[in-house]
Order: sequence, then structure tokens, then C-alpha cells
Amino acid sequence: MSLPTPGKPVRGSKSGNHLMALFDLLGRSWSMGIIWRLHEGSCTFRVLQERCESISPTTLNKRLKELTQAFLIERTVDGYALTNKGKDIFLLLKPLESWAKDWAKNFKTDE
Amino acid sequence: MSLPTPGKPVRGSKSGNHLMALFDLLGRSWSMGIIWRLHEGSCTFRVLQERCESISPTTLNKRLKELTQAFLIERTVDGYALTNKGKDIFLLLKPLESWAKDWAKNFKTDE
DNA sequence: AGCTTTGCTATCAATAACGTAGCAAAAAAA
DNA sequence: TTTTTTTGCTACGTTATTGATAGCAAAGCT
Repeated sequence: MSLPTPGKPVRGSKSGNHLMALFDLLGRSWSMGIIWRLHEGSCTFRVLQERCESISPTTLNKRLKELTQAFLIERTVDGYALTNKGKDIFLLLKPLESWAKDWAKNFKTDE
Repeated sequence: MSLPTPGKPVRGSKSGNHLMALFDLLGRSWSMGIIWRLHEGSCTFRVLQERCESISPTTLNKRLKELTQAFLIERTVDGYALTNKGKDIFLLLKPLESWAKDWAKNFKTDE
């Protein structure tokens, strides 16, 4: 799968609407998780893999390339790191955390 | 694939961290797009399919079931609709829109 | 009753993700 | 400098997800 690029057809928008392009990128397995885990600090491929708990190297590598091409991740002396844009996205995702905590309550009494 | 449920193993967390469960749910193809489009107003299956521009009925149906089970969508006399929780998520996703607009500029001069 | 719209399901093809092994390059140790 | 570790992947075969298209049963109109 190629990089979802604003202006080119993406999932959800034939004309490449920028938001749909972003949804296409972030809506791939592990994308948001990788950004979240990387915010804990820059790290090597293998450490990141451990932080993710169960991601395969194939997929991790693929996502890293995509997110790098999308300007969200870069490689530094410390390994993989969030760029400023990557940190932006993290901040936008952050509110989901406390919301998720509340949302999770709905499942607790079930089943 | 079954519904990512907080407390049960999900992508990114063997113990079922609530945020990772949410990422697992939203990080499936079309999930965020569906929520986004539904915010335009409740509608029928086929209209929603059109709004999404190119989603297959198979996938749409699957996502609708998942999002319904996850309390984000419900069925009303007007067809499919966002629940209050669904609207919450929409509001959390909303800031991504203007950010994406800015982000898109990075691609314009490329290629 | 006949025609349309709606909400799907069935089926098969294509693509993405996984799991595991392991290799080549770089870094660290001896 | 040789050996050992660590690192960042790639290869490969399997499973899971997504997609495309056709079309049917139920409900609603006329």
C-alpha cells in the first residue's frame, strides 16, 4: 500500500481531501500506536517493537517508512523520533486517552 | 476480526489498555471516515455508502456493526446515527481537520 | 399487484498483516 | 583485531482483512 497523499485519491476521497488522507494514514494498523509509543522517547527499532508489545517487524518497518514520508517521524542519533509534526499529532490524539478511559466503563459490566 | 474490547487483548496491548482498544477500533479502514460522514447527519446505509465515496457494502456493514457495538453508532428512524459518544469522538477528531490542511501543504511542491 | 428503494449477504479476488527465521552491517567487547 | 552482540531489517509462507460485483428478500410506494 502506498502513502496516502493529499491531492491524490485516498480512502474516503477520490479527490484526495486532506483530512481523508490523514485518516487513511492514521487509520492503518499500528499507526496511532506507534506515534503514541514513540512519544515516550526516541528509540531503536527493536525497542519500539517491544513497546508495541506484538507488532511484527514487517509491519513496523512499513509503518515507519510511511510515517517518515508523511513527515511525522525521523531518524536521529537516538533512533526513531517524532518530528514536530509528529508531536503535533500526538497532542491531538492525547485527549482520546481520558475519553477512552471513560468509554471503557461501558464494557466492564458486559458479558 | 472481533470488536476491540478494553480489558481484553487488543492490538498494541495484551492487557487491553483502553486507549489501545480505541486505537484498534478507530484504526481500522473507514472507521474514522464513517464517523466523520455520519456527523453530516443521520442517513440510510446506501446514502452513507455514497458519502464515503468508495466503500464496499461488505466493509461498511462490518464497520457499522463494530461501531454500534462500541456504542458510537445507533439506528434511529432516520437510519444510522451517531450516539452521544459518537459525537464526542467526532469532536475529538475535529481538530485534525485544520491540522491536516496545514500538513497537506508539505506535499504540494513534491513530485 | 407491480416497481423501487433499501439493507444487506454471497462469492471470489486482491491486498495487508502476521510469525518466524535469519542475515548483513554496525557497535561493543575481548 | 578477532569475536560476540546488537540492530535493523528482509524473506517467505500463512492467515486475515478489504474490495468488487451481483443480486436477493423485505418494505414502501403507486
